[in-house]
Amino acid sequence: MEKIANIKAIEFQELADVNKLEKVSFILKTIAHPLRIGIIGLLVENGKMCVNDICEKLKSEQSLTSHHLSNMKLAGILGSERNGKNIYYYLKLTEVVEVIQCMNNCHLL
Amino acid sequence: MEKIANIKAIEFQELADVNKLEKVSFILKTIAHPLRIGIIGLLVENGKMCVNDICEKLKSEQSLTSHHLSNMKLAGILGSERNGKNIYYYLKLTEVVEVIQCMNNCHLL
DNA sequence: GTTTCATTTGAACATATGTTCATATATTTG
DNA sequence: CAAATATATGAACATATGTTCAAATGAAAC
Repeated sequence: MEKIANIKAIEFQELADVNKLEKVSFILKTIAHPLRIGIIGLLVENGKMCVNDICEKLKSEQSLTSHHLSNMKLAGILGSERNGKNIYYYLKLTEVVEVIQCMNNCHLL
Repeated sequence: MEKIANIKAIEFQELADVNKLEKVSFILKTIAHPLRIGIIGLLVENGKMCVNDICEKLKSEQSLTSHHLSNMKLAGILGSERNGKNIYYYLKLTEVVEVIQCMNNCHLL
């Protein structure tokens, strides 16, 4: 067996924790969109934000933003709670931040 | 500022190396498909493989497999070289393996 | 040079995802 | 309860992605 990409080509099953890969893949697949990255960023910074504020900050359309928010909520990445007229969204899936951190700490990339 | 996902909610720009995120996101978005994962796995194990062998191992249709291979090649993830009748594919983007490794080493997930 | 084998290619189709627009719902305010 | 505000929803459309099939290419064998 030869070397591939600076690591020995061991069995893939040993190399890859398929569970983790699928988790990360799902997360990144879901948030890999400029508007969604923007939303995640705001929520990481501010904890909770209502739709209107998100739209203003990102200069994004209300309806489109709402669609993206509910998609990410459906995917389990965001949560929401109503407070009066406003609905506040927040990061629910903690792994999202962990993936971001993990990528940053990764010395390989 | 409150704690989110066990880390302090610092500025997102500091938290996230956007370059890395985009790289990883691109890679995982591209390979996040059962057949493609299978192909990557085979190539990590074996270094180089021709289309026919890949199809046999994965019990996948020849044409479909070929489409996926050429897509991944277009994306820069795979490379190929002809040897007689056969065309051999191999992992070209080393970051693919690095992402996999990085995920595994990541103690957060 | 015709046949065979390995692979690619492209058209057609199916499905998923993103976007826009107009309308609906829920809450507060007067 | 009517008006205003905040947000969601659904239909229509656009675009991207995955799949299938039939036909085309390119190299080797006869």
